[in-house]
Formats: sequence, structure tokens, C-alpha cells
Amino acid sequence: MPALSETHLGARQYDLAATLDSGQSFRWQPDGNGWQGVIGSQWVWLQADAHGLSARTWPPVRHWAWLTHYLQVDLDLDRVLASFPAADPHLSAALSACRGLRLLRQNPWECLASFILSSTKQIVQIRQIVDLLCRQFGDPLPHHPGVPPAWAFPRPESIAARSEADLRACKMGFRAPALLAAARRVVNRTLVLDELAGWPTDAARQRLMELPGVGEKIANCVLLFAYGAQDAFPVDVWVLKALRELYFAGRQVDRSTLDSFTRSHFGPHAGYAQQYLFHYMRVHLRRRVRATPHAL
DNA sequence: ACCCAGGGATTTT
DNA sequence: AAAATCCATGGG
Repeated sequence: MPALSETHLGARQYDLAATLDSGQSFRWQPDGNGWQGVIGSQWVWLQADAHGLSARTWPPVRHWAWLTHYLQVDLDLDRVLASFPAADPHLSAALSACRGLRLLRQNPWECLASFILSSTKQIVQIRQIVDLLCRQFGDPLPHHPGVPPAWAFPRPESIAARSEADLRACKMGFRAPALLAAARRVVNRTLVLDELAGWPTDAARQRLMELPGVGEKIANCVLLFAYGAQDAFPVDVWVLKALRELYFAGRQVDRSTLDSFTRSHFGPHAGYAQQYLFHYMRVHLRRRVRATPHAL
């Protein structure tokens, strides 16, 4: 019986917990001193240490480029942070509170499917739905003693072959037809996700938004979390609240005003800034926002 | 603009 | 204990 494969990835400024638990990916769970999850068809266990991250996988692998790519350990975070407006006290607070938060580079299909399931769901519930979906329709990964049973994220073919009722059994409600439609378009190649990788952000966004159940917000999540489009700026209720309260004195703002503000204010890596604001609001300011809804 | 589409965790009563 | 609220929204 071969052993798990194991490696160490050197990384500075990498907050593994914040990165894996900031609502980008929905399959990581705490396990001992680290985190376990599935990337592609690999079961993965990750742990942070003083010099970076250590990783174990099953089945064993000899190369790790897929993992460094997923985790984006080679990204020059300092260069991203340096591109942000220095005179923004709100963003600065988020940056120091969430130091080491990173954007992952996920598989486009898994990311698209997950965010189709995310609409008006809380992160805890999205995790539950995705878990059910993987157990029901994902390929089981090879077993190894000491490694819990795990499933790959369902292939589009596997989803496309089901009925809407099968999918609703995974508690996804009205999102089922949208997931089914996306899977079928990927399978019949009227949507080729790999092609979008080289497209300008606006064109790729437009293409993704042709899918039912995919509006601007979900398209931006896929662009940012799967394609590395750091100019994509998803605006959910938390980020909208943050932007309104922090930059618009609590006033209502329309989409175009918001878009031109985020582009010009946060710059070419606006999506990264968005992730810091989102995580900061959710984890560090949650209680204070509820207590003082207009002061923040 | 308004309203509806699961459902469960969380918060409030 | 029960009820209300909320949610990485989109579409009619």
C-alpha cells in the first residue's frame, strides 16, 4: 500500500484559514490542525506553518504545479497590495485585519456550478448543498486507510444526465433548473469554459450571463475565483453594505455609479480588494454592523 | 418597482 | 419555544 504523497510549499503572507474559509470555495473543512478538501480528483490535506504550507494528497502525486496554481502561492501579494489606494482607511483596516488572505484559482466548472447554487443562500447552506451534490453525483475517490471517504465535484456530464427532481433532492430548490441548464450547455459545447480563459473580462462576463440564473454577481465570482480576472468585482449584500456605508455615507447608489467608483478607486486588482472587504465585513465587523447599522 | 423562488442557520421575541 | 430574519441573486 503506497503512502500519501507529501510536500512543503514555501509562502510568505499566506493565511490559509482565511483563504479557505472566505466564501470562495465551499468544500474545505477544518481537520485537526489543518484543512481537508478535494481538488480535482485529489483528496488534499493542508496545514499552515512558519515557512508556508505543508500538503498531503491521496492518491500520491509526483508533481505539485496543480496545487501551487490552485493556491496561488506564487502570486506577488505585495504588488497587489501596493496597487491599492494608500489613503483609504477602510480598505487599510480590512487589509490589516485579514493579512495573508488570498484568492484561489479554482476549476471553472466547479466554480460556476457552486455559485449558481449560491444565490440567496448563506455560506453554511451552500456548503451543505455542494456536499450533498458531490456525495450523490460525484465520482468517489480511491479509498485509503486514515483518509475519509471523499468525492470529486460532479462532472457536467453527471449533472446533465439527471432530472430536475434529482437535483432538488440536494436541497437546491429553484436553483436546480439553472444548474441543469449550465451542465447541459457545457456538455453539448454551446458553452466551452476553457475558451473563456483567454477572453477579456467584459466579453467573458457577457458570455457567462447568457446562462439562466447567472447575473452580474455570479459571473463576477466565476471570473475572479476561477479565471483570475482581478478586475472582476462581485457585489453581494455584504459588499454593497460596505461600499454604501464606507464610501457613500449610507446613501443609495445605482449600479453604474458603483461600478465606476470601484473601478477607479480600487484599480486593476479591485477584485482582490473586494475579497478583503467581504471577509472583513463578515468576520470582523458582523457584530458591530448589527449593533450600529448606520455608524459602522 | 415589486415579488417570488428552498430551506436551514441564526437571531429575535 | 416559537417566530422572524437572513442569505456571495436573478428573472418575470
